[in-house]
Amino acid sequence: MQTRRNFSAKREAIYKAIVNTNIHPTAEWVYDKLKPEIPDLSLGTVYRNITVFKEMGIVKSIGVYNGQERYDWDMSPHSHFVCTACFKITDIPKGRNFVDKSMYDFVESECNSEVKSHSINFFGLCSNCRSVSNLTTQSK
Amino acid sequence: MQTRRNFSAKREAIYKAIVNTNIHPTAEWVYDKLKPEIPDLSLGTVYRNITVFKEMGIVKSIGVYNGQERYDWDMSPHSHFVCTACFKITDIPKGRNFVDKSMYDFVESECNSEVKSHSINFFGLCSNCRSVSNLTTQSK
DNA sequence: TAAATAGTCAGGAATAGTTATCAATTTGGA
DNA sequence: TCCAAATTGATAACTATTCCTGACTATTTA
Repeated sequence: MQTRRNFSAKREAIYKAIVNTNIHPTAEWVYDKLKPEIPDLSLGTVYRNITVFKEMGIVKSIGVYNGQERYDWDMSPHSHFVCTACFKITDIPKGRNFVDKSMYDFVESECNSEVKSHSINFFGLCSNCRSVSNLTTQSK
Repeated sequence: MQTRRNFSAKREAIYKAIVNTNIHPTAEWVYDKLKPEIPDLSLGTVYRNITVFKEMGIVKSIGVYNGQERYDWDMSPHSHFVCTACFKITDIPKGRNFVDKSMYDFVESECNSEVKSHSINFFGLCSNCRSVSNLTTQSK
């Protein structure tokens, strides 16, 4: 009988660290977070396990920002807001369909392709960075 | 009198290489393309000049795919289709507004942020990679 | 014209994020 | 218990990008 393979303790910890945050972390953030409680954790293990999660379809990449890949445990379709100053990434509440099936059809026919997914990102300043830029009065 | 500063020969060549293609090239592609005609060109020069173009607002980054940043000379808002097999990037013809101002308002109020731009990407297999995957009959 | 100065440019070294290698250890099943 | 497969830490390797430093070019001054 095919038994479900359990996660190793470290794999479990890495997965939980990702699931228990909504900051869309980097691999390094996960490493830094777990290192105190798991002193013999190595950064390579974090990268290796994130790759495993992606292959399993329980974690996805939402892009590279500021040189580091960001991950998301929420596999349901939703959009993100990316702050271009501090690179904080915020989920945009669902309930608004920016893109529907007819747009997939449009892209498929225009590009003669097979569309499987899409992503929508909004860029700008988060509330925090906005007030900072107000303080400094720099019209960047 | 403030005269318009001309591009250096190399800067000019780099810019022309980007403008004269619609493949949304990487820095390395530009380097490989120009190297035969400009033997003493260095890859660092390509990166540096692309940064200049971005600051001037005549070239933009459209994201990092397969570990390499992709650039676009077309500054007008439009979406892209990205092949997840060969990473070919195709412009999606304009004339379809996926996102309008009301959506910016929605995101701004939901995230308490200041939205300045957005990007929409569609992912899937391009016509070429689609036929390849048909041949191998792999239901990957 | 020549010297002094300032600004621009480019090659190559250095850096940072990520991946690959490998020996050692752990795990799960028979 | 035994074995094969999976997992791991340490570290080297790799690759995209940035930084450093010297060379070059234009400008100013006399």
